[in-house]
Amino acid sequence: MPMPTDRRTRKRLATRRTISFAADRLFRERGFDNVTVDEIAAAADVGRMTVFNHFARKEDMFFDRDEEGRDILRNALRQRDPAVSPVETLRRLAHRLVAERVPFLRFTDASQDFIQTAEDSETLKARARAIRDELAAVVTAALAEDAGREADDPDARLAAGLLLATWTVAFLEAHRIFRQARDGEKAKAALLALVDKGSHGVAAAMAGTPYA
Amino acid sequence: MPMPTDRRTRKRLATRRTISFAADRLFRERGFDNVTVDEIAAAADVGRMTVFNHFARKEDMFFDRDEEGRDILRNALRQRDPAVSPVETLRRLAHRLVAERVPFLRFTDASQDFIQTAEDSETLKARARAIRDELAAVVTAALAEDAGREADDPDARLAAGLLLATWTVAFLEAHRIFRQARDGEKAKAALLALVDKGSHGVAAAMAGTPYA
DNA sequence: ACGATTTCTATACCGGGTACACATTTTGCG
DNA sequence: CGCAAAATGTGTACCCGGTATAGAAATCGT
Repeated sequence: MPMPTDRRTRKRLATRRTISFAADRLFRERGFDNVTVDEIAAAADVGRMTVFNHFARKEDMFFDRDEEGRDILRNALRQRDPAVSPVETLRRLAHRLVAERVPFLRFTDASQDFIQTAEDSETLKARARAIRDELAAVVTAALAEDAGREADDPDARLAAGLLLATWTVAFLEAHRIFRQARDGEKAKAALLALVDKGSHGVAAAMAGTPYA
Repeated sequence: MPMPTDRRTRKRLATRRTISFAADRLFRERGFDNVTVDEIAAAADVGRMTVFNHFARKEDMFFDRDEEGRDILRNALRQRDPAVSPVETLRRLAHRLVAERVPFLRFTDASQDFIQTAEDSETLKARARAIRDELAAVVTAALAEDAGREADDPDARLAAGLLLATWTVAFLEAHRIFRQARDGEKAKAALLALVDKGSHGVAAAMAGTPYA
């Protein structure tokens, strides 16, 4: 991430970070729904409109790096080994990401606090669902492109929907286990077991298509 | 649905219907997001607070009969033929519902207007996602109960998640086809083809569990 | 150094939703 | 019947997220 030479964008990024930090601190302290945008603005020492200038929705201050997920999935499919099917590529990606202890899959107390904060807010759960829908659209497009089919190919939609459902269930189950047992390895094992089960099912559903 | 003898509840249901009708008409005329609760109250000739007394959320005036879906799924699993697996039971349920031209699966211009209104509103799409989550929870619980496992059995969660994803993709794809081709039979065929594909995948994923 | 562009900010507003208080209606019961 | 209790309808006032707009201040290119 290169430091921009521009003073303007440098300052802009600075205030954005200030707002983001203030918001994160308040969210963790008191829960997402018990923090108002005015309080965040005050804590960051900026005007209320400045907050909305940087973040269209209040939830965007919480889910900040949601574009990374899109890029990871897209790139994994773009750069896949032609000998490995798309579904299998994504299954292996999940294993790799868990091994690399990527954010969200770290299973430490700190990262789980973050997830717990999200689970405790109806607003954030709604936003998480919307983000998953966007991810499904990305996967659909990437799969269709990979197979040289139309962007809205029904099979691609089904595969993407099944995969997202698998990852969601696996992720939440792993979180549940970690919260209860405080055992990161156990959580990861459960996550990967569910991903493998789901991937196997998706492959079966996609038999006869280019996606399996 | 027996007519309640109670005058109180009879009146209550009457005003509820009045509100619901007024809301539906306005939603169809101008789209969900272009109708305010005040306008609905005025159209139904009741106070604003009365509206919120009957419908906790504005979206609830649109998605009214969402409890029926829950009951249908629960009952289908409770009364299933022991010789037919849960997943196969639900696959056959889908076929039966389509054949019975149940609401939502009628594929007539009128019912598709309803769906289109929902598709055109970000608010309603969000609510639809939430309802699907609740349905997944119901299916999870019903599957687990059927198998005599704990209510939060991870396999049941995965099966429910995969099934809901399948139905959602199939439903939306059928809607898309109907909107484009105005051919109800073609839409139904596409829906059932995707349900069959998805169900086959779920069965594969659930191999070795009581759900397949 | 100056005009154009961008960022920040205040003010005013909209709309969904809640809290609360109060009137009215209905019901159950002595 | 008559009356207390419970439930329903409704007005008022408020909170909060989000938008529109217009102006002030900082930054940039030349």
